[in-house]
Amino acid sequence: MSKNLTKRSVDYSKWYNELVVKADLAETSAVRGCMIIKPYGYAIWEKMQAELDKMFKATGHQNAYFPLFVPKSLFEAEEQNAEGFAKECAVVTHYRLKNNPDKKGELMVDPEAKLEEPLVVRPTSEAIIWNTYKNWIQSYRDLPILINQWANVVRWEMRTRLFLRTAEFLWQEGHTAHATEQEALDEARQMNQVYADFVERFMAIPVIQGLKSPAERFAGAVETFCIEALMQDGKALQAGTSHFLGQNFAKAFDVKFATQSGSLDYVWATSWGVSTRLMGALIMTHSDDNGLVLPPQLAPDQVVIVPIYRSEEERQAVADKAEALKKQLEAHQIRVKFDNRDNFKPGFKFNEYELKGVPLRIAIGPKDLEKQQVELARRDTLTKQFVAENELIPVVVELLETIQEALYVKALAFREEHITVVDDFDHFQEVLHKKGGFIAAHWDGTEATEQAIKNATKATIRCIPLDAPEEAGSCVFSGKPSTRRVLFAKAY
RNA sequence: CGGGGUGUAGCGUAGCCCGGUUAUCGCGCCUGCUUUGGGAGCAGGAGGUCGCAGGUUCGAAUCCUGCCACCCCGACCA
Repeated sequence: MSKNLTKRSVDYSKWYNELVVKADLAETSAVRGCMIIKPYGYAIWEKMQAELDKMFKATGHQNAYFPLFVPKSLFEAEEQNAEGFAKECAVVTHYRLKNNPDKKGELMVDPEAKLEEPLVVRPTSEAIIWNTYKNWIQSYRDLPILINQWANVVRWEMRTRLFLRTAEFLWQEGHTAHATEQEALDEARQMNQVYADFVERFMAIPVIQGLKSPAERFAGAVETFCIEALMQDGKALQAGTSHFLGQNFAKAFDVKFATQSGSLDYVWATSWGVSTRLMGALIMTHSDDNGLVLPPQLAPDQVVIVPIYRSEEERQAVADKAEALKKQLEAHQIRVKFDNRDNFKPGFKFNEYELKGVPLRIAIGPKDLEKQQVELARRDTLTKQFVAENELIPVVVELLETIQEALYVKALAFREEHITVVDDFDHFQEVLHKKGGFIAAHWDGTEATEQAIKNATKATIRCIPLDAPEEAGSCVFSGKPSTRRVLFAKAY
């Protein structure tokens, strides 16, 4: 187990290999930059999906599914967007293999089977979805269209990082069409708020909502809202984005509608997404040297019961008690696992569930049966207490809530400690180098300055916080006037 | 694509510089007994194209050449 989890400059690939693979979360596959998500890890993703999906439905959205392949010509329609992704697209050019006549047992791409038009494996679905919306939208009565898709996308990055930037990843992408600019803007803001709520409440990760600078904005967007989180090593992670696309895509794909007053107008659009990158955020925010720490809301098993026994009679007696407690807990909608495997010792199991991040562990042995109690251990604090059987249910219910809250409070405290107000560039570099985290500094609003700071320090503008107060100042780099502070950080 | 590094059993590794018995050790796996309140102990056992191809040599994991894969740093990146 890596002992450097909470230090800065962590070698995360090692962390993942140690922690994630052993924790059964994921494994790198032979396919370049892709990952296998093992059952335990996928169960977490499913919890995330389920909660997000509820929130999408509650805000009036529906799910649909669009094709994986995007004809190159469609992809080209929105120039800025196409250019933004062109460098990282996987492209299908053939549709058949055949036996290699020169090498027995080997297959080759059949040169006869070349596609008329190459197919781009979607790096995102704006192109194919807007080409579809064109046929669905004629009148203001057809609006709004509020659709979400759960899918995989492929981005052939030069360099990948497990969870944070894999070549193929799972995500959801919402694509909406509206009759008015205001409605689309409201939608983009609303979904960014939904993301912030989900990440803070369920994942216990505090985020800062903000706007991206033009340089960091989504290709083809008019405005990009985002939620930014801070990892334990002081680097920032973009946890989700919501884009106000203006009429750019409608114009590119020629999506017009008849307005109520009878004129013809282009529709207003948004798109928004979060991905399996959030699982990386989860790990990098809460984990410690003993392994994962899962917030109770997302933990596939919230409570694990480990039996302790010597003889067969003891095993049976402990198992009966464990099963009974499991039923009682489950009656209160608590997810419980009773680990009755006979081929592992209790000590082994204790360590295993700490590695997996199960929030609460109950140990029951002969001594506990006698005293009508159980031993209850918290994953986040690694503390233990004895609890009388008849008080167990309320204690567990309360503790799960306490842990959820405690994780958030701890992460929030860490982040607040790592937002540093800076007014000159020497200090900027010093803070970045020695402390990390976010730097709140004035910026003159130009791309040239942002680029110059990036070149000098590797730090980028993570966001312009939505709640940033108006404050007269001068740019930390150029000295030119500025009206508010923005957040800089090194980012993943 | 540039710089650096690594490929030896399921995993992690020693050996390589300086060629020479049957390729080292740990974890894991199998069998048996004893164990079980924080990663069990003992005994026995199975498991190897030393990344691939070629070369040098009486002899190559070790030296040389080429290739491949992976990792790290950079460029790149919603």
